[in-house]
Amino acid sequence: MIADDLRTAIREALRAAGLPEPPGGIVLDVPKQREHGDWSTPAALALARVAGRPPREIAQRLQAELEAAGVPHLARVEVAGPGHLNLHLAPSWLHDVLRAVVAAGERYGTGDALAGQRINLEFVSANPTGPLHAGGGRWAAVGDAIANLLAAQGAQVHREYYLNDAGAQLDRFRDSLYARYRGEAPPEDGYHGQYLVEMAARLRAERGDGVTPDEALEWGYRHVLAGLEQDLGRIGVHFDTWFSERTLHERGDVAEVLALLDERGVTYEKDGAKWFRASDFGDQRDRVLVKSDGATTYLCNDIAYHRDKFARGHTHLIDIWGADHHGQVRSLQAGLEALGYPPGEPEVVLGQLVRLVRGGKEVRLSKRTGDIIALADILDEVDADVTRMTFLAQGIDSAQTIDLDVVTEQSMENPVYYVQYAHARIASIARRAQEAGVARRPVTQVDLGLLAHPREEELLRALAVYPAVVAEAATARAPQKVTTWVRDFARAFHGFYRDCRVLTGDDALTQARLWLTEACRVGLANALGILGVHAPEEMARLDPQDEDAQGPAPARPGAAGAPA
RNA sequence: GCGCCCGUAGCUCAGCCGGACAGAGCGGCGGACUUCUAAUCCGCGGGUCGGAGGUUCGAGUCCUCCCGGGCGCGCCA
Repeated sequence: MIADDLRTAIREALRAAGLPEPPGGIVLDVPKQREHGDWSTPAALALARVAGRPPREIAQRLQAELEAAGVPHLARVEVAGPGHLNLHLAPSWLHDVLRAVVAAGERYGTGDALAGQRINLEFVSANPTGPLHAGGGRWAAVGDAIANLLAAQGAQVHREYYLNDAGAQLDRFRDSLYARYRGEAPPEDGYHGQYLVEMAARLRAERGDGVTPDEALEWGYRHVLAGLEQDLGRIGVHFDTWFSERTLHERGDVAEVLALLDERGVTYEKDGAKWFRASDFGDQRDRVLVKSDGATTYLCNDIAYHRDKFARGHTHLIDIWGADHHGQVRSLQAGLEALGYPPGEPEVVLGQLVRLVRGGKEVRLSKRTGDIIALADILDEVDADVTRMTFLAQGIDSAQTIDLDVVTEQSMENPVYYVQYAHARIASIARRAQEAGVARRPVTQVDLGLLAHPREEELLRALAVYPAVVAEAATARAPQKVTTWVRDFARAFHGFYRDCRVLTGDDALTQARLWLTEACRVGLANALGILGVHAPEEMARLDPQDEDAQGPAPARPGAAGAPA
């Protein structure tokens, strides 16, 4: 990649000038303003302190070295402002970008930074006591996209869903379902949601009378599980493993972990319970592993669970949790460290919660109290791509507010269509070319120098940066960086489409632009692939009538003054 | 009280490891379809980057404090 070549060139220029590398390494930026060159480095500014010389003087030394070095594509180096080194490249570098994109195809934007790693990524893991609620969709979309990002960096990624199917909550679920089955109200601390009424009715319809509480539980649990899998499948999320907590108990994993911790001398008895010296491992205080009633705690089971993930051969564990669980991170990490695993495992990605608003008021969600907005409810009204893109448009460090009225009623305005339309336009051009009998000649026989329009350069610049965007997004566990890129790229493409006709009477220009659009297709499709959003070949024409219906009312008999 | 996260344009949000005049979408105003799908494009207007200090040649980005908001601080899961 050109950035690597330039970095190398700068490194050599530094050596030739007898200067050390800047403390933070050699930074290469794409300047916000075109006049500041194709690439820019603040290396001289960073070096001023250590070298004890004015930044501009250092910049001038580097400028001279770079100009003398004959770096490919490098046309001009200028020293600007306080000591920025601006690199102006010949247009030929963009042609290399195009060739690199089409040569790599589906692999364009991938890297090998995580090659050899086997990463276990656990996400969603909502309790199997009811349908997945709308907020859970955020973790599904984010987790799946992060999995795609890690895979794009060469990791072998295992998607996992943890089913808490062994604790007291399943008892409550059983009792609640059974109560509904008998036409009674659920227990005070049970699940009061309407969905259990419906589930109970179905249970009765399928099994009739005489179902025992435990039979109701098994039936209901399987029913819920199938629902979860189906809902997640609707937004394109599939798990490699649905891990049952029951396994840990049945197999004796939990007992084994307790024995191991005892062996390491990090447990003690107090008040009839068994405690873990978590505070010795950075936790705020010690934690209970076995309650005085003999049952193990959630933490204890979770330590056993994560130990199993390592036992299955994963080299790194990542959990995506809602921010309401952030208090448990240290305890779990302490437990694994006590067992001898590296500090910081599992890595926990905390996501802030989703707020749902309808009719201008916040909708509180709880399976226990009953008011649920299920992911499925949203998917019944909104395209799965819109749903995913909505969840992936924002960083997970901030709480997301989703206005159900906006999402469901104005989905046409969602940016996902803007992006998909760009892809459809590319596909449409390809179809038109085929109809006209125009085929792309080998790229080596095409004069890419004809791609000199600012719009064309803008597209190639965006494509050039794409691999770095993916790498950053993977490192930061931040899929919204890809969303941002894809929107910017779509904007650039729409501008190009408007200003530069691809299929023209000029054969050489047509060839060059066909290759450019092919490169755009590759970049767009790859980015959408990471987001898990479809890249359609065509999009239905919007009916102008529908458009009007959304806007100011057209003249209609009797419509004047009528309430909306 | 302690911990984590957030506070950027009227609204919803981008802004990497600090770099050169702060961005997008929506909304507002005004333009562009005999041309590869106008779910598009172009232009205009709109910001004390919550506040105060500090570090730095340089801070929306780092540090401290304050204000405002969200979420946690169980022998619950």
